[in-house]
Amino acid sequence: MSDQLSRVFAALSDPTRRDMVARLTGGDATVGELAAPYAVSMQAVSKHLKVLEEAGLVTRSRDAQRRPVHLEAEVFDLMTKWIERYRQRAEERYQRLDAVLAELDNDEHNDEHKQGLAGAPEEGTAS
Amino acid sequence: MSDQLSRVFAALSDPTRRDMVARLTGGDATVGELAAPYAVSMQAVSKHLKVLEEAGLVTRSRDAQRRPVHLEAEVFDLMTKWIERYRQRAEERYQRLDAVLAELDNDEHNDEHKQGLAGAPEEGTAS
DNA sequence: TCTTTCGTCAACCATTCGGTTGACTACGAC
DNA sequence: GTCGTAGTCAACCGAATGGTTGACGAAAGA
Repeated sequence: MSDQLSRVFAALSDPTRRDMVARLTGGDATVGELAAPYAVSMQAVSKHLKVLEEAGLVTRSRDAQRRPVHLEAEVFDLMTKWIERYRQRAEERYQRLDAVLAELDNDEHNDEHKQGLAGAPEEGTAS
Repeated sequence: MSDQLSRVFAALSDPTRRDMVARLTGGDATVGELAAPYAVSMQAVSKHLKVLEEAGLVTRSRDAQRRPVHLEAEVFDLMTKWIERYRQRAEERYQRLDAVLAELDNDEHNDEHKQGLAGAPEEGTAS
């Protein structure tokens, strides 16, 4: 798994964890409160929380024997940035399609329409 | 895994697959072209593509014995919507924090500061 | 002190995942 | 027809995942 972006995506690939995150946008909650709606043991919920925590999506403090869970919304930015970067590129290319087609028409004598490995991929690896 | 949102997140939780998506923003590519930069077999790449395809992130056509891979950027919107929905809620709550604190001060006689199950979670389940 | 509540840790289990190798199909070229 | 190229399918393997149960720790209340 290694990098944070992978961990964040993986964490949100589980519906239960997504639901927890959703509910945490309404305010901090204890493990018991979070576990209540689901038909699974508290241990399972505890594991889910560990996954969310390791992805940096939540933090946990201490209140007597309670462990309140707090959502760290900033991590969303990591995903949003990644998504936006590549969506933009895809859309740009899509909008340039007519231009490309025209160019391809011109270049018909020159037969290398190489399109395969295009831009620099650059996996962000989080700054 | 079941729902599409889960499949999309899961698909992007792998660095290799994210890199493929990134490269596909530069234009369609064949399996061989996609496989080239990685130190894994073409079969492995084929599997990755199946995951991306089942998530709706790519589609594949037929060109003789070649199977060009095409990025479907619209699926990004699914994620973006989910993320934005809950980020907004989280930020709203954060900005309302002072108001909440004030209200909490007023409500001190009334001792139900219930915060646990707050808003309606509503797992989108893709329309 | 004893008990209850809230939560974690550890061990186990079935399933999924990312990778491999080997066999196979589909098409173009010779 | 035969060969080479592009790709998939199937079986297998080790590691990770999501769940369970059971035991334990830490703090509040009796």
